[in-house]
Amino acid sequence: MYRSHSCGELRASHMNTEVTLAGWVQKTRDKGFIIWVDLRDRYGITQLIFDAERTPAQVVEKAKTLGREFVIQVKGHVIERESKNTNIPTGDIEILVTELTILNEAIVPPFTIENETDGGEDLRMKYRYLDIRRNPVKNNLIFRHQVTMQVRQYLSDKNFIEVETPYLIKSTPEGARDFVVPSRMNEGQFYALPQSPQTFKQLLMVGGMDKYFQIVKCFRDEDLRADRQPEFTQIDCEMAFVTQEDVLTVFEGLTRHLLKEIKNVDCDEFPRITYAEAMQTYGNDKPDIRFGMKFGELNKVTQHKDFKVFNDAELVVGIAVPGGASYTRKEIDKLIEWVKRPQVGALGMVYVKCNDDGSYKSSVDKFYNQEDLAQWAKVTKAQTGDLICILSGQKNKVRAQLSALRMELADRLGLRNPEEFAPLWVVDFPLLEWDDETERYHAMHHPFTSPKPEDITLLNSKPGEVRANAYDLVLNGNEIGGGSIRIHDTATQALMFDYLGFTPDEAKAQFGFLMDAFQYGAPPHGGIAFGLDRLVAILGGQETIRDFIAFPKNNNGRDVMIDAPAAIDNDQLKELHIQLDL
RNA sequence: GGUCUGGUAGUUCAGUUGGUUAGAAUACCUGCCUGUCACGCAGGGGGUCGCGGGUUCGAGUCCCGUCCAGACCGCCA
Repeated sequence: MYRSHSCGELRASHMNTEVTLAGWVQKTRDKGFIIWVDLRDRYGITQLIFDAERTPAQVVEKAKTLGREFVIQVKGHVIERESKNTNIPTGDIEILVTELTILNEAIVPPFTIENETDGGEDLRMKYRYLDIRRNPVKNNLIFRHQVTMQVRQYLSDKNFIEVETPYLIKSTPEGARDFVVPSRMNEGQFYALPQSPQTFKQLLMVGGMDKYFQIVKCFRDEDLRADRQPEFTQIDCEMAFVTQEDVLTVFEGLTRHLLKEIKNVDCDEFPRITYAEAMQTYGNDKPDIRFGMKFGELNKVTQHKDFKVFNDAELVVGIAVPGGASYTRKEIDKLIEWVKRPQVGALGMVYVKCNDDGSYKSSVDKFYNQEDLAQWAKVTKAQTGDLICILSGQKNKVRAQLSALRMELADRLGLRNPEEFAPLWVVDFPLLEWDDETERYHAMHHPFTSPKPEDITLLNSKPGEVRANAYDLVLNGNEIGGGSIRIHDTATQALMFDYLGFTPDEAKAQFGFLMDAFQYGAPPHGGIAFGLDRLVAILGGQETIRDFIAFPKNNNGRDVMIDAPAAIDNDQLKELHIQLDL
C-alpha cells in the first residue's frame, strides 16, 4: 500500500496518528528553518512540514530538492498546525514528515496546475493529462460521472435496460457526413461509424426490448463549435407501446430527477410550445425562456405610411430591451453595427426609445407619430425606459437575426443566469424542410419520424405544413434532447422514403433491413436522445462542452495531444486496398 | 467554403505616428528568511516578435501570402 489516507481526509480527529500519504507536490514553501510542501491528490491537499529541529537532517535535505509535480510518498505524524488555514478542509493539521520517498521526479510543467491556470487553451489541450490535475477540469469529470450515474439509476429504476449497439455500421446519405472505416477483409468496402444508434434501437423495439437506453458515443463528420464535437455522447432511449405523451412524461421525469439530484432545483411542469409558436415568439426553435423580450410582430401597425422599408417587408418584428432607453446614440450605433455583421446579416435596425416622460423618440420619427410609436410599444410590451429594436425583411431571416440580437442583449444585460434552469418542450415540429441546395424536401428530424395522422393528407398539397410527432427538450436556450414517435409500418415508411426522393431500390438497399423488420410485427414505438456533453455542461453552468470531456478535439477536429488524425504507412494502405490521390 | 479576433520570454500579456539595448507579471534558478499557505526579500538566466515575401534609411509595428488557435455563419436528418 502506497498510502494509508488520501490527501483530502485528515482532520483534527486524526491527531498524533502515523500516516502514509502519496501524491503530487503542488507547491513548496522553503522558509529556511522550515519547509512546507502542499501534497495534492484527487481528494485534496494536505500540508507536509519538514522542520530542521524535528525532522531528520537527510529528510530535510531531500525535501529541498522537491520540485512542482514530483510524485512523492511520505510517512509521518498528524500534528496540529500552529497557524491554521480555514480555507481548506485539512487546514487544522499538517504532517510532520519522518520519511520521504521520491517516487518520480517531474520536469517543470508548461503551465501552473492551479484553479486559475496561466495556460492557454491549446497548451492545456496538448498537455491534457496535466490539465486534468486541475480542480476545474477534475471536478467537471466527476460531475459528469455523477450525472451519468443518476441517468442510469433513474432509467434502470423505470425498468429500462442498457443495450450496446454496434459502432461499425453502414453509411447512409441522409443527415450528417459519416466517419468511414475501411474494411480489410471486404475489399473496397467501408463501415461507417454511427451518427446515432437510431435504426438499431428501433430494431430492439421489434425485438421486444420495450424500454431501452444506452449511454453511447456517436460520430458526425461536421464542423465543430464550442458545443459540438465530432465524437460525442448521447443518452439514447426508446420505448415501445407509447404515445408522444408517454415519452414526454418519462423524460420530463428524468430531467426533473437530474435537476433535483444534481442541482437541488425543483421544477414545475415543463411548459410546452409548438414549433410555430417558438419561431413566432422567439425566432428560434430552442428558445431561452429565462427572460422575456418576446417578439412583437409590427406589420399591422407599421403599414400605410411612407416608410418603404417596412411596407415592403414580409415581416416587421421588434423586441423591448429592458432599460435600453438610456443607451447613448453611440451605444445604439454599435448595436446597429452588431446586427449588420455578416454573421447576423441584418440590413439595418430601427429603434424606439420609450422615454421616462412617456414620449417616444425613434429613428423613424419622420414617418411615424407618437400614437404610432405607442402602438408599437404596446405590441412589443415595452415599458417606460425600454428600447424597442425592430428588424424587417424576409420572415425566416429576420426571425433568426432578431433572435441573435435577443440572445446577445440578454447576455449583455446578465439575464442568462447559469444557475437558473428553464426547461421546456418544443413540440409539433414540421416533418419536412425545404432545402434550396438540392431543391427538395428533407426530413427535419430523420426519415423514421411519423407524421401526425391528421396532417398526412397535406403531404401532396402542402408538404411543408405537415407536422410530425417530434419534440425537443430545450434548456436555457440549448437543445438538450430530441425525439419522435416513429413510423412502425412498412407502407408509411415506404411512403416517406418515396417523399424524400429515394427510389424503392435505394430505400431497399439502404434501409431494407428496417422495412423487412417492420413486416414481422413492429410495435408502435418512439423515443428520445439527449446530448450528454451539452446537458452536463449546462447543468455545470457552462456553454462550452470541452472541459466536460476528458480528451476533446480542437476546432479543426484534431487531438493535439496525440496528434490525430495522422497519415498511415503504405503497408497499412495496401492492406486496405486504398490508394491516396493527394 | 466564409466572417471576425488573436499569435511577442516556459506561460499570460503590454509594446504609442515605423526609430536607441523589445518590457511587466508569473514561472524557473541561486542566496537569505523561526509558522508559511497567492509566503516575503535580494539577485540571476530566459526572445528566430508564428512562418515567407514586400514597402522603407529603418518593421514586433505597415502591405501581401501562408500556417496555427479561438468564436461565429454555412453545415450539424
